[in-house]
Amino acid sequence: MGIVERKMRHKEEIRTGILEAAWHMVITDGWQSLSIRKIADAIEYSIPVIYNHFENKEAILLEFSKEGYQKLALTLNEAKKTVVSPTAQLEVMAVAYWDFAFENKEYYQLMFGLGIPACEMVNQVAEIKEMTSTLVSTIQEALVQTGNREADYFLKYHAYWSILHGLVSIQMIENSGKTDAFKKMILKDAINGFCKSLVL
Amino acid sequence: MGIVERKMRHKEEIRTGILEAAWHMVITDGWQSLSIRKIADAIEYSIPVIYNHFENKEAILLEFSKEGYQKLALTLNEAKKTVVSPTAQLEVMAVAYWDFAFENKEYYQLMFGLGIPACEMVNQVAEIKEMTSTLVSTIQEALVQTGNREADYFLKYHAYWSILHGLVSIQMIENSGKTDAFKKMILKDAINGFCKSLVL
DNA sequence: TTAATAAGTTAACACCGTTAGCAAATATAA
DNA sequence: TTATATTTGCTAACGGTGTTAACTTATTAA
Repeated sequence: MGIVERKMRHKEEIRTGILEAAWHMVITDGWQSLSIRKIADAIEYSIPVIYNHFENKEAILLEFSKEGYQKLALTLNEAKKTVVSPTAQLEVMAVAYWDFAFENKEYYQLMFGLGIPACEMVNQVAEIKEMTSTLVSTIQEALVQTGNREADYFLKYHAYWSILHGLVSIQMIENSGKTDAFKKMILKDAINGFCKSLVL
Repeated sequence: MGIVERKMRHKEEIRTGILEAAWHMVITDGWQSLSIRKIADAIEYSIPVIYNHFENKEAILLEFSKEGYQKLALTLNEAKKTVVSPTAQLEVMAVAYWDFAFENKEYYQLMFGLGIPACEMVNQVAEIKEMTSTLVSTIQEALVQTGNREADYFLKYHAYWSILHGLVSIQMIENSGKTDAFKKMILKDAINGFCKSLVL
């Protein structure tokens, strides 16, 4: 007599119902507008029912974040399989990573906290140009000095800034037990590699 | 008779009062907990007064974001002055950028939308390790293949991931008019440079 | 002194996450 | 089968949030 099974199945149905409703809201209106109340409305249950399945709103978001990391891991593994040489693997994995991010913006933004209001109006902020112009000019000077007239300065500027921002934000969210000195070694090494890529 | 001047001064006082109160709240409790009501309470004016100076809450955050970019621009410019060689400048600017980010976490998080709840619990997410292990192993294989036993794989893995994440997030928030093909060229070029740095 | 303008207030609207307390349906034990 | 216990779900509230309409009180100009 699968009574207990039926109950568990029912409970699971509600759980997936919550996640499906939540996800639908996330992809239509962005995860900023996700609300417990609207989920309750969508699944046609009262609000406290949701708290029987998830401790709080954050737990629901974390669920999607985990899903995102799993999907990304899968994507990277599949990309890796397509070639044998490790450096070639690093290349196809990079493209796969990139494609994943833009084909699953909602996941990626959730995983790394992008897509915040203050972050969306970055385009209209003139103050950014003041900063980037310093970067651009230095890159240009470096290219001139190293005699590399082949390289696209705009391309290199983006790479430079991205390396910096990437290192900082990964380090900020990761909070690993590494020392500051070690963290800075990562930075120095990466910049060193970048500067070498300017020379050729 | 500087009556109009006095009034303007008074108005300006309120405006800076709002910003000071807001900033105090940001650095003490994080910018997530910034609230119009609490600002009003702090400056001892009623709530609608704030809306005479800022269109909405977002506008206040944007103000700080702008400030952050200005401060960063200043920091980078000053760092640049300390050395003459462009590549050396790129190095000191990188360190300056890094230091700015960690000495002004509130600014940096505001500027790039980090510090979100879902992003803070990244450490406790086992699913991340599943992904990073793929990256780590490939890096290790690449180092073995290129015969580079000097390089620290952990260091290189961080650099690799950071380049990817940095490129993606800068691209996501920047939303420049560049074509997808051009954006991907930036990616390819950066990864190429990284792979070269593995060889030596 | 009176009319017009500016400054600042109260009070509400429409949301939000979260939880205490209660009712009804179900399952277990006598 | 009846009585007790437990799960399940509900209503209603608490304490927040951003934002705005409507009103009152100063201040200025005529």
